[in-house]
Amino acid sequence: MPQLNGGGGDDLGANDELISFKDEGEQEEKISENVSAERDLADVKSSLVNESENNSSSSDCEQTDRRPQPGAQRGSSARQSPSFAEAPRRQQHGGLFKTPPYAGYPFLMIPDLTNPYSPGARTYLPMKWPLLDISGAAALKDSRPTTPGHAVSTPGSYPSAFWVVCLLSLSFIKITGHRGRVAWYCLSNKVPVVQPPPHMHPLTPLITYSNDRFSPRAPPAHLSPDVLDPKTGIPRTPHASELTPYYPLSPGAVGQITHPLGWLVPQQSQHVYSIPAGGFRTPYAALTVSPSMSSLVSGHFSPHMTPPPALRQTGHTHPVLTSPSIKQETSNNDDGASDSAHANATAPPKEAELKPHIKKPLNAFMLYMKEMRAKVVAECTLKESAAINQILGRRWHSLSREEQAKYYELARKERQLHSQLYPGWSARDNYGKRKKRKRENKPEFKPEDKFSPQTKKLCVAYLSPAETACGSPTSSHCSMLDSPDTPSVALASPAAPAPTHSEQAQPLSLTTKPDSRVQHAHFALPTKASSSGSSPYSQPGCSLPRPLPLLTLPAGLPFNHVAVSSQHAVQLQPLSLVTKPAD
DNA sequence: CCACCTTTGAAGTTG
DNA sequence: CAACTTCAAAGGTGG
Repeated sequence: MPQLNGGGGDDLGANDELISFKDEGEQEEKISENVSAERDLADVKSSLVNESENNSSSSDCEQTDRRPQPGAQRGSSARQSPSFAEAPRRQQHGGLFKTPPYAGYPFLMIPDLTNPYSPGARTYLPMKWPLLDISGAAALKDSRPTTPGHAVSTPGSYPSAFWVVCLLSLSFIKITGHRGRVAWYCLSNKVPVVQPPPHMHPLTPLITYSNDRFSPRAPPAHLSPDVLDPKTGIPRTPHASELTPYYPLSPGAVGQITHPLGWLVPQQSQHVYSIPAGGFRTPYAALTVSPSMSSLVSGHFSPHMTPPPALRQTGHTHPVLTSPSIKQETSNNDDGASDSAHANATAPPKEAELKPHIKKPLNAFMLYMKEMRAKVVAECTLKESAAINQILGRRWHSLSREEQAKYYELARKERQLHSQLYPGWSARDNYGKRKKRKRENKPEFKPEDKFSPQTKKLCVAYLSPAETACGSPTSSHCSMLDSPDTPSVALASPAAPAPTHSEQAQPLSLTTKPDSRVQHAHFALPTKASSSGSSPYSQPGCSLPRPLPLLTLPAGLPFNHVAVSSQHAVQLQPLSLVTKPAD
């Protein structure tokens, strides 16, 4: 499998892929992000205050103009200063860390101290993510030793409250999962670390299942005492080669699908899919499960749940699809916890069964929001989601390409999984479920009104010196360029007033938010055909003067599947798209 | 109680 | 095929 740094195969990040159990990176990041958040907050507040009455003077352009200089991390940190987006990287470099080959699924490698054949600590313990271990979660939630039911305290058994405690002090939570898969959650940067085996099924990173997840069973082999480090007592995680090539997709192991983004989910998001049973709630975001997929787990605890009609009809035999834990959102159970408390809602369950509400898979930005919302909220007193979302939107644009790519990839996987889980589902099914009254007071501004309220969000100030120096507006704020899956979406986004071609041809320097999409249009020139809607990482635009990590990203993808390969292939020719003249 | 707000992206619908 | 619409999350706000 292609690897970024010639690591290749199991040699995942073999260079310096050690965990740095330190927080300095976090602190840096935190500081910078605090600054960023404060600035964002100030901007938003100011914006909110002024927006209604002053469309132009206090626009974000002005605001962003205020922040260019040193403190202008927000828009430009990813390129300009290592503070914001680079912080994690620096954190990693700060010690034993290494930038994961693929940011979305960073590899966390820790030296296998127990391996007698790797005295030089060049053998590393692969960790996987996202994997949830209920017991581990429970241990986090309640580290009291033994709750009858889970084997937290059972020696050599799953979890290891001990581990959790120990690792918590190291800013990492180890969550031991089924069959010894271990998930690490970094409390510092909230970046889960994962290392799927190179031969992993495309979906396996998203999947961890087992019917016996909670059943007291023999501990995973790697957690057996015999794999404990005799010196440290640290359970040794087997090398990738020791791990099951694929997650237990065997017929007998049909089980849960752990959401790939469980780590992204803030604690407060205990949605329909929240994991109901056995104290799966935990104060740690890493242990919560994204709504869209956590139901897969929750369903596990909801015996009454039945696979969606689509699944029942199609009779898929794929373990994922036959998983008993299928998300079953019902119209009457739409926003509540899926646990028993809401099980007996007032609405007739019959209807609910007939019309399960399957939510749309989250897109990249939604995933990002879920991850970052809590952070932003914590960093500021602002509670209003609208304002928070504005901040998040800006941050999203300020993300580096890699960062965004991470979310795009996660979103892609989520969609993929979603489509497999609900083959017959269509976004159309959800149309009308929300009686969203159409906005009537739609701002009537003309397309040429470049500084209308709607177009003021992003502007030149977002072009950091570094960006401008690039000579190409391919900077981070043209996030849609990074939309690997659907570059064309850039032209079809709701908030984007249909850009005219003339607009696209215009200089991009002063693009505002909707115009930023124009930028995409201009540079990416994405066409449905060229993007084919399924060419992740096609990187249509952005002929980056600076290194384009994303170009090599797929190579770093720990997933060895055709899709990725094809993506890679597509992605390797972004320039063709760029140079393609607009029709 | 529930739509609105606000964000981006994906997917659907419309012309 | 372009343009437009809807929905996904979130939670305070206001009708």
